[in-house]
Amino acid sequence: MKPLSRSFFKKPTIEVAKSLLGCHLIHETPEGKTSGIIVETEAYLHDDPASHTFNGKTPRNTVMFGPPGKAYIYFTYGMYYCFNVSTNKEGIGEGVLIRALEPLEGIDLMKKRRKTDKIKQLCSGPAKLVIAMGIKKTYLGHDLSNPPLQILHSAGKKDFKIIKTERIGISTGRDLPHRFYIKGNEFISKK
DNA sequence: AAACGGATGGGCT
DNA sequence: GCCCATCCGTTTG
Repeated sequence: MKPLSRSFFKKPTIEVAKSLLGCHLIHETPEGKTSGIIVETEAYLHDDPASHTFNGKTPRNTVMFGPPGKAYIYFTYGMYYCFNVSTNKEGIGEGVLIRALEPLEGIDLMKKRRKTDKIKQLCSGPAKLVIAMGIKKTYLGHDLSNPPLQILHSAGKKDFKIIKTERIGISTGRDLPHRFYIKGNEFISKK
Protein backbone atom coordinates (compact mmCIF):
# COMPACT_ATOMS: atom_id res chain seq x y z
CA MET A 1 0.00 0.00 0.00
CA LYS A 2 1.39 3.35 -0.99
CA PRO A 3 -0.04 6.84 -1.36
CA LEU A 4 -1.60 7.71 -4.68
CA SER A 5 0.43 10.16 -6.73
CA ARG A 6 -0.80 13.35 -8.31
CA SER A 7 -0.93 11.61 -11.68
CA PHE A 8 -3.53 9.14 -10.39
CA PHE A 9 -6.01 12.02 -10.07
CA LYS A 10 -4.85 13.97 -13.09
CA LYS A 11 -7.04 11.92 -15.43
CA PRO A 12 -10.59 11.99 -16.77
CA THR A 13 -12.91 12.08 -13.77
CA ILE A 14 -14.95 9.01 -14.73
CA GLU A 15 -11.74 7.00 -14.92
CA VAL A 16 -10.62 8.24 -11.49
CA ALA A 17 -14.02 7.43 -9.97
CA LYS A 18 -13.66 3.82 -11.14
CA SER A 19 -9.99 3.46 -10.18
CA LEU A 20 -10.65 4.69 -6.65
CA LEU A 21 -12.81 1.62 -5.95
CA GLY A 22 -10.72 -0.79 -3.90
CA CYS A 23 -8.31 1.89 -2.68
CA HIS A 24 -7.98 2.57 1.03
CA LEU A 25 -8.87 5.82 2.79
CA ILE A 26 -6.89 6.22 6.01
CA HIS A 27 -6.98 8.86 8.75
CA GLU A 28 -4.64 9.09 11.72
CA THR A 29 -5.65 11.26 14.69
CA PRO A 30 -4.71 11.51 18.38
CA GLU A 31 -7.88 9.49 19.07
CA GLY A 32 -6.64 6.65 16.88
CA LYS A 33 -6.40 5.40 13.35
CA THR A 34 -9.35 4.57 11.11
CA SER A 35 -9.38 3.20 7.59
CA GLY A 36 -11.71 1.69 5.04
CA ILE A 37 -11.94 0.38 1.51
CA ILE A 38 -13.59 2.72 -0.97
CA VAL A 39 -16.58 0.76 -2.33
CA GLU A 40 -18.79 3.47 -3.86
CA THR A 41 -18.07 6.73 -5.72
CA GLU A 42 -19.77 9.32 -7.90
CA ALA A 43 -18.24 11.49 -10.64
CA TYR A 44 -19.13 15.17 -11.02
CA LEU A 45 -18.05 16.73 -14.30
CA HIS A 46 -17.68 20.40 -15.24
CA ASP A 47 -20.62 20.35 -17.70
CA ASP A 48 -22.88 18.39 -15.36
CA PRO A 49 -25.94 20.33 -14.10
CA ALA A 50 -25.74 18.44 -10.79
CA SER A 51 -22.15 19.52 -10.12
CA HIS A 52 -21.36 22.32 -7.71
CA THR A 53 -19.08 23.69 -10.44
CA PHE A 54 -21.74 23.87 -13.17
CA ASN A 55 -22.22 27.64 -12.83
CA GLY A 56 -18.54 28.48 -12.55
CA LYS A 57 -16.06 29.15 -9.79
CA THR A 58 -17.32 30.38 -6.39
CA PRO A 59 -15.72 30.63 -2.92
CA ARG A 60 -17.11 27.22 -1.97
CA ASN A 61 -16.07 25.18 -5.01
CA THR A 62 -12.62 26.67 -5.62
CA VAL A 63 -10.79 23.47 -4.67
CA MET A 64 -12.53 21.57 -7.46
CA PHE A 65 -10.99 23.98 -9.97
CA GLY A 66 -7.53 23.64 -8.43
CA PRO A 67 -4.89 20.92 -8.79
CA PRO A 68 -6.03 17.27 -8.69
CA GLY A 69 -5.68 15.07 -5.61
CA LYS A 70 -6.96 17.59 -3.05
CA ALA A 71 -9.80 17.21 -0.56
CA TYR A 72 -13.02 19.05 -1.44
CA ILE A 73 -15.27 19.04 1.61
CA TYR A 74 -18.64 20.75 1.58
CA PHE A 75 -21.32 21.45 4.19
CA THR A 76 -24.86 20.35 3.33
CA TYR A 77 -28.38 20.10 4.75
CA GLY A 78 -27.40 22.28 7.69
CA MET A 79 -25.63 19.48 9.57
CA TYR A 80 -23.47 17.24 7.39
CA TYR A 81 -20.22 17.28 5.47
CA CYS A 82 -19.31 15.25 2.38
CA PHE A 83 -15.83 14.36 1.14
CA ASN A 84 -14.58 14.53 -2.47
CA VAL A 85 -11.30 14.46 -4.34
CA SER A 86 -10.47 17.02 -7.01
CA THR A 87 -9.67 15.45 -10.37
CA ASN A 88 -8.70 16.15 -13.97
CA LYS A 89 -6.46 19.18 -14.41
CA GLU A 90 -6.15 22.59 -12.86
CA GLY A 91 -8.78 24.98 -14.21
CA ILE A 92 -11.40 22.28 -14.79
CA GLY A 93 -13.94 22.01 -11.98
CA GLU A 94 -14.41 18.28 -11.50
CA GLY A 95 -14.22 15.76 -8.67
CA VAL A 96 -15.23 12.41 -7.22
CA LEU A 97 -17.58 12.07 -4.26
CA ILE A 98 -16.68 9.21 -1.92
CA ARG A 99 -20.05 7.66 -1.04
CA ALA A 100 -19.24 4.56 1.01
CA LEU A 101 -16.42 2.64 2.69
CA GLU A 102 -16.04 -0.89 3.94
CA PRO A 103 -14.69 -0.34 7.48
CA LEU A 104 -11.24 -1.84 8.04
CA GLU A 105 -9.30 -0.37 10.99
CA GLY A 106 -10.46 1.52 14.06
CA ILE A 107 -13.96 0.10 14.01
CA ASP A 108 -14.46 0.75 17.74
CA LEU A 109 -13.57 4.40 17.20
CA MET A 110 -15.98 4.57 14.25
CA LYS A 111 -18.76 3.12 16.43
CA LYS A 112 -18.08 5.77 19.05
CA ARG A 113 -18.10 8.62 16.53
CA ARG A 114 -21.23 7.37 14.78
CA LYS A 115 -23.01 6.44 18.00
CA THR A 116 -24.03 3.04 16.68
CA ASP A 117 -22.72 -0.53 16.92
CA LYS A 118 -24.07 -1.60 13.54
CA ILE A 119 -21.05 -2.08 11.26
CA LYS A 120 -23.05 -1.63 8.07
CA GLN A 121 -24.27 1.73 9.32
CA LEU A 122 -20.80 3.16 9.98
CA CYS A 123 -19.69 4.28 6.50
CA SER A 124 -22.61 3.48 4.15
CA GLY A 125 -23.20 7.04 2.97
CA PRO A 126 -21.16 10.17 2.16
CA ALA A 127 -21.95 12.02 5.40
CA LYS A 128 -21.76 8.86 7.50
CA LEU A 129 -18.21 8.06 6.46
CA VAL A 130 -17.07 11.62 7.15
CA ILE A 131 -18.33 11.25 10.73
CA ALA A 132 -16.92 7.73 11.17
CA MET A 133 -13.50 8.72 9.84
CA GLY A 134 -13.39 11.98 11.83
CA ILE A 135 -12.85 14.07 8.69
CA LYS A 136 -13.20 17.77 9.42
CA LYS A 137 -13.78 20.82 7.22
CA THR A 138 -10.25 21.99 8.05
CA TYR A 139 -9.03 19.34 5.56
CA LEU A 140 -10.43 21.43 2.71
CA GLY A 141 -7.61 21.61 0.16
CA HIS A 142 -5.49 18.96 1.91
CA ASP A 143 -3.21 16.97 -0.41
CA LEU A 144 -4.37 13.35 -0.11
CA SER A 145 -0.93 11.89 -0.76
CA ASN A 146 0.14 13.10 2.70
CA PRO A 147 -0.76 12.17 6.27
CA PRO A 148 -2.88 12.46 8.30
CA LEU A 149 -5.57 11.87 5.66
CA GLN A 150 -4.47 9.71 2.74
CA ILE A 151 -5.70 7.50 -0.05
CA LEU A 152 -3.59 4.39 -0.60
CA HIS A 153 -3.23 2.17 -3.63
CA SER A 154 -4.27 -1.45 -3.33
CA ALA A 155 -1.26 -3.32 -4.66
CA GLY A 156 -2.73 -6.39 -6.34
CA LYS A 157 -5.11 -6.60 -9.25
CA LYS A 158 -8.74 -5.76 -8.69
CA ASP A 159 -10.76 -8.93 -8.28
CA PHE A 160 -14.18 -7.33 -8.44
CA LYS A 161 -16.66 -6.09 -10.98
CA ILE A 162 -17.76 -2.46 -11.15
CA ILE A 163 -21.45 -1.59 -11.39
CA LYS A 164 -22.39 1.69 -13.09
CA THR A 165 -25.71 3.38 -12.22
CA GLU A 166 -27.50 6.71 -11.86
CA ARG A 167 -26.49 8.90 -8.98
CA ILE A 168 -28.31 9.34 -5.68
CA GLY A 169 -29.91 12.30 -3.95
CA ILE A 170 -29.83 14.85 -6.76
CA SER A 171 -32.56 16.41 -8.90
CA THR A 172 -31.04 17.71 -12.14
CA GLY A 173 -28.75 15.40 -14.05
CA ARG A 174 -29.91 12.37 -12.10
CA ASP A 175 -30.09 10.30 -15.24
CA LEU A 176 -26.35 10.38 -15.83
CA PRO A 177 -24.77 6.98 -15.01
CA HIS A 178 -21.94 8.45 -12.95
CA ARG A 179 -22.23 6.33 -9.80
CA PHE A 180 -19.88 3.39 -9.43
CA TYR A 181 -19.71 0.64 -6.83
CA ILE A 182 -18.14 -2.75 -6.19
CA LYS A 183 -20.51 -5.51 -7.26
CA GLY A 184 -21.87 -7.53 -4.38
CA ASN A 185 -20.33 -5.36 -1.66
CA GLU A 186 -22.41 -5.19 1.51
CA PHE A 187 -21.31 -1.73 2.59
CA ILE A 188 -22.63 0.51 -0.21
CA SER A 189 -25.17 3.23 0.59
CA LYS A 190 -28.03 1.85 -1.48
CA LYS A 191 -28.73 -0.95 -3.96
C1' DA B 1 -40.72 -2.27 2.61
C1' DA B 2 -41.44 2.08 1.26
C1' DA B 3 -42.74 6.70 1.94
C1' DC B 4 -42.51 10.88 4.65
C1' DG B 5 -41.00 14.72 7.18
C1' DG B 6 -38.07 17.09 10.58
C1' DA B 7 -33.51 18.71 11.76
C1' DT B 8 -30.69 22.82 10.58
C1' DG B 9 -27.79 26.41 8.22
C1' DG B 10 -24.72 27.87 4.31
C1' DG B 11 -24.70 29.05 -0.65
C1' DC B 12 -26.33 31.40 -4.32
C1' DT B 13 -30.07 33.94 -7.47
C1' DG C 1 -36.07 33.06 -0.11
C1' DC C 2 -35.33 28.75 -1.98
C1' DC C 3 -32.46 24.93 -2.65
C1' DC C 4 -29.79 21.45 -1.24
C1' DA C 5 -24.27 15.50 -3.90
C1' DT C 6 -28.14 13.60 3.86
C1' DC C 7 -29.68 10.96 7.69
C1' DC C 8 -32.90 9.00 10.88
C1' DG C 9 -37.05 8.05 13.30
C1' DT C 10 -41.92 7.44 12.44
C1' DT C 11 -45.84 6.27 9.82
C1' DT C 12 -48.22 3.76 6.38
C1' DG C 13 -49.51 -0.08 3.34
